[in-house]
Amino acid sequence: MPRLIHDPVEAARRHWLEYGWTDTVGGMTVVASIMRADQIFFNQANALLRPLGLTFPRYEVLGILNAYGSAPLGLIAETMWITPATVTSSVDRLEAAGLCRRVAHPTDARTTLAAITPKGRRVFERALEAINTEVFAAVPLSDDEAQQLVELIDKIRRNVGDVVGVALDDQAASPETGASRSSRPLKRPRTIRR
Amino acid sequence: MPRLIHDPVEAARRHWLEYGWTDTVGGMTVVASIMRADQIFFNQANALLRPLGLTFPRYEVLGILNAYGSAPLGLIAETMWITPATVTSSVDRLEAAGLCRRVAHPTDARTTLAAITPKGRRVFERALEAINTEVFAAVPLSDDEAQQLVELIDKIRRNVGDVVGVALDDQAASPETGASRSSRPLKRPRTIRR
DNA sequence: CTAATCTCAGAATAACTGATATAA
DNA sequence: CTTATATCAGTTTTTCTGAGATTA
Repeated sequence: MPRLIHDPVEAARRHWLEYGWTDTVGGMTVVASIMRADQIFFNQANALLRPLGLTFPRYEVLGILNAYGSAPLGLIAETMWITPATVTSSVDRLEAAGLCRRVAHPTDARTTLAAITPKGRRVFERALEAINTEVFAAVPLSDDEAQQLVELIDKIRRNVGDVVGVALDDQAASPETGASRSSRPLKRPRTIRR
Repeated sequence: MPRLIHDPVEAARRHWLEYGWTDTVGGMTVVASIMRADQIFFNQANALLRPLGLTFPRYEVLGILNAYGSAPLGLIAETMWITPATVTSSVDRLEAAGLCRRVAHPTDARTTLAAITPKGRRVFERALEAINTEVFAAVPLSDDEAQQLVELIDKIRRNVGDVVGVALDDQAASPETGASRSSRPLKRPRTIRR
């Protein structure tokens, strides 16, 4: 009676070795592991967010607004690698929930800013508190291990042109004045995401 | 004029340190990095899959069927951490595309097996070939680095009860006879996924 | 005039919940 | 009778494409 290996990553690794694909077994296990871990964290976060009326994508948008006070919709799209239309929709929902509002850009009438509301800050802080203690603090890695992992993933991110550790003007972004688009956009929204 | 740090992970890390959340900065950067990497791989894979008429979730199901020949729908749900209803829908689509078909379980009339078709194998092989060369082989890590990364993520997976490196009876699963449900299921489908 | 920015309409997906039929 | 399995109906959600409208 055959018994299934109840670990998709390990099962795949054996499969790869069985077929002699030694040149891609490293990459395959990396991708499979990362996707599995993503699923873990995504589910953990969503479970905490649900009672607050948030989903993870909405939490991400709110996080950007919380950090910068306000931001052009297009910038949110670039940062999150999603299309402008998707951001329009996310901001619609946040606005309907009273967590942000649209305000005019001071100098560019084409641009709309999403600005976080006091209620948005309160909700985000509760969300952050939950995720901080239940997800981030629960990652079972030492500081050294966490740093190793982040550095390894940095190689992956750099490899596709994702910006890691950019040098900034010493002037850091001033949170309350709102984020503006830098000269070098992150990356264009591309392809599908579910 | 404020300039946005165009790296969400690095921006968040500075934010955390600024607020003195040194106890969660490691976990936060780990989670953010993993999610970013997931997005990279997911998008790369989907772009390759699209011309073949597949999406990544469908590719995953097909991969299970390719490995085991056939599998009970419930097992697919457990393996992928999704609900049975979602698998029903995925298998519907694969079946409509002629990539798998439903067959009766030999001994348990409650159970339905999804079995890969010859066309399913051909399509999967093309998909795998593309992903192998364009995604897995392109992961810019040495074998050692890949192993380090996988081991770090294993700690995360073990921590939530995901099964890693289970010891098996020496009898490996025999692919063509179909996968059967082992005594210890992986993990129940939980919460939301996008 | 062209390029940039956002919104809208329309569509595909994947995922969930809860109820139901069937069989072990 | 209870449990397990799959399906169905209905909903939510995110995301995309491509087509405007408006302004720089």
